[in-house]
Amino acid sequence: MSPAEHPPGAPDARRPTLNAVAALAGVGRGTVSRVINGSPKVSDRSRAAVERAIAELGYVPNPAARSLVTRRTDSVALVVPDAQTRLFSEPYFSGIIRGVSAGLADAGMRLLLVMVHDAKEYTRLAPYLSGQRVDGVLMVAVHSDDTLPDQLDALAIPTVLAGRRGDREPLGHVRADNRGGAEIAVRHLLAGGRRTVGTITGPLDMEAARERLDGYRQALRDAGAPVADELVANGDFTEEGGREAMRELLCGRPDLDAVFAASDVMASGAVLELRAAGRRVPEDVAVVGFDDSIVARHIDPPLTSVRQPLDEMGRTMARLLLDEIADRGAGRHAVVLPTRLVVRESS
Amino acid sequence: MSPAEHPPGAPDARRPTLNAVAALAGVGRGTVSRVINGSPKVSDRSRAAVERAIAELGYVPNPAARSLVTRRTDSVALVVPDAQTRLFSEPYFSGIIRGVSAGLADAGMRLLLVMVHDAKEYTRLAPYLSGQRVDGVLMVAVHSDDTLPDQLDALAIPTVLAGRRGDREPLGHVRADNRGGAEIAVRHLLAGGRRTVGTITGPLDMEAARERLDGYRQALRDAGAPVADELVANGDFTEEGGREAMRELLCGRPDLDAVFAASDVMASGAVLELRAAGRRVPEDVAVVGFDDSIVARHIDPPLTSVRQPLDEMGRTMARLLLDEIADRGAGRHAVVLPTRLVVRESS
DNA sequence: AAGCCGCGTGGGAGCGGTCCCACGGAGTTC
DNA sequence: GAACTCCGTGGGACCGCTCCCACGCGGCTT
Repeated sequence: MSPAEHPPGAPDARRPTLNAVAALAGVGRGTVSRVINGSPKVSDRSRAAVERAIAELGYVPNPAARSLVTRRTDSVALVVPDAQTRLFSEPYFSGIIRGVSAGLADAGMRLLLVMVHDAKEYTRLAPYLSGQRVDGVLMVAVHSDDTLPDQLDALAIPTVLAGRRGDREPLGHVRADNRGGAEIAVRHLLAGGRRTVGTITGPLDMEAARERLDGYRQALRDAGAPVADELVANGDFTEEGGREAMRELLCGRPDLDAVFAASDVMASGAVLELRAAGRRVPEDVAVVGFDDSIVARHIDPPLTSVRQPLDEMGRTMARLLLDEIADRGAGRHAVVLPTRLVVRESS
Repeated sequence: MSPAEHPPGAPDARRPTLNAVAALAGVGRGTVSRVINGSPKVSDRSRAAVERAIAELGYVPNPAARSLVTRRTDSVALVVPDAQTRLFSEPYFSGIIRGVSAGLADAGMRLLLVMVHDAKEYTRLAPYLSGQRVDGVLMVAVHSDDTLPDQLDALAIPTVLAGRRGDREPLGHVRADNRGGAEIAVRHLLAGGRRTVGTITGPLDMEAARERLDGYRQALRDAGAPVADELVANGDFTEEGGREAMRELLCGRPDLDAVFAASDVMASGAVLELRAAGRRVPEDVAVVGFDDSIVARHIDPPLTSVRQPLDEMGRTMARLLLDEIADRGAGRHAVVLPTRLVVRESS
């Protein structure tokens, strides 16, 4: 079929180029390029000839050659702090990644996974990402004092965050309605006849944790219930932190009959502590978590929890980023997606 | 400092090229290239001048330009079947990814995350990956009848698998000592005085599931215990599958006093079923799982489980792949890493 | 003194695309 | 029928690197 154009034993059969396609189709390189990029300025005849040649040769464009001239790489980086990699095993990450991946794939974009292993590496991340020449960056688990997003912004790299750093977040970001979710959770507890509802917060240097605390307070205020300081204990999103916070709450308010924890993992620690203290869940103390993570279904009793639309959050992040890449400024929106309460046996 | 080389309002400040570095350092392009790539054939004088120029300009090589000529992309793809994305939320994936990421980062390689959303997409994956021109591919959760690895191999794309498809796997792969892990688990149960040990298998079209079953049988044989058919029930790595398998076991052998489940998730289903049947864990029936996943710590009672060295598995996969990329054939090894039993309260 | 070696070096020739300019021919318009 | 469109087209000029060839030059031999 094909003449011996290269030595028989050539180890790496050279792949067909745009030039080869043009020659086979009997057109110029420009025309082939137009067909590939869906330009309308091509006659039906030429288009058909080119498409046939592409199919015959099994031609696939070389991304490197393309990006050399277009100055785009058609790829975006997802930055995952490794310290939080525990989170990686939470449905939170996997759900978001899934949505992101789907959203990017639809647009023909590639996803580069960048895990950051230590703090020193983190400080070099902006130049690194800039060197990789990704078209954009997605970040998760951003702390309030994190300046990496600003550095990226200064380098003119489109950036979208999962969650915001504060209430004046300049960058595009997507978050769940943490406040609303917390409100629903607490209202649910109150509606179940609970009178003394405590809360275990997340680390308050994360906006999501603050929002959940705000929602808790709001729900109590709406119900005309007092918001006592000793009903609030700080956790750090870990199980042990949840246990300690629960101990603190029980100590301050032995009359507690419900707890809203800002994460399932902390809720699970709280349940352990309650049991150790001889309280039954949910008879004596009702517990509600946040995230609807895998542990929620598996702990005893199964945990009522607030669920976030993770897949949609990921897709929305992808969309915002693509918008921002296409048109600087177009993706700088704050998107809030609704949460929903999944009621199980712990409340 | 620098003269106005481009219009003041230029939106996208052009980045310095190798040419600019050469000019500033007063050397030729070739010399700069040699310095960057660590060639020894450069005088100390030149090297110092080039390094100074690079630092001054903040030069970073353009990966696209480089890979256009080297025909390498310095990136590898990690293929994750989305159907298994549930697994993604297991420590299994996150642990492996973490190791892979660390191993690749050390070698300056990038990690492309490719999630496959449906079966149709899966059939197009080989050409897609070939089109992306990744230097290699890592695959997880490979079924025995999966031909994608062979397709990649035929396309001369270095490929390394997590787990093998059968006992004659031609490709490089890394796996935990599933058989040994299962043996330890069952021996542990027997050592605890259990007499009638059943097992809940994974889907037997996966080699890992078969190996764990083999280990179970081996341990029983070694102890001189009979390996009865009604002591083996098939699950599918899901919780519901675990429940059903447990039901089947209890029905066939009401005298059962221990179960080894080939995954924690199935074990958790088994525990639920046991409780529903009025059996206490571990008093009446001891349970051991596999994976030491996040649910193992959180179910009630906390689950004894077999742990795999995930981080090391990931790192080893990266290493094999890098070897294979550097030297075709050099990464086609079968690496088996040891497992270890984490004893908790369920046994 | 003439020849040879080998080291460090400069720079031409690509790699495989996109962009854009110029050009031929068919279809208007006056 | 000349002038003017407009549309599809071909191909030159890059994009920023690496590869490799050829060259100059100092130090050895003979």
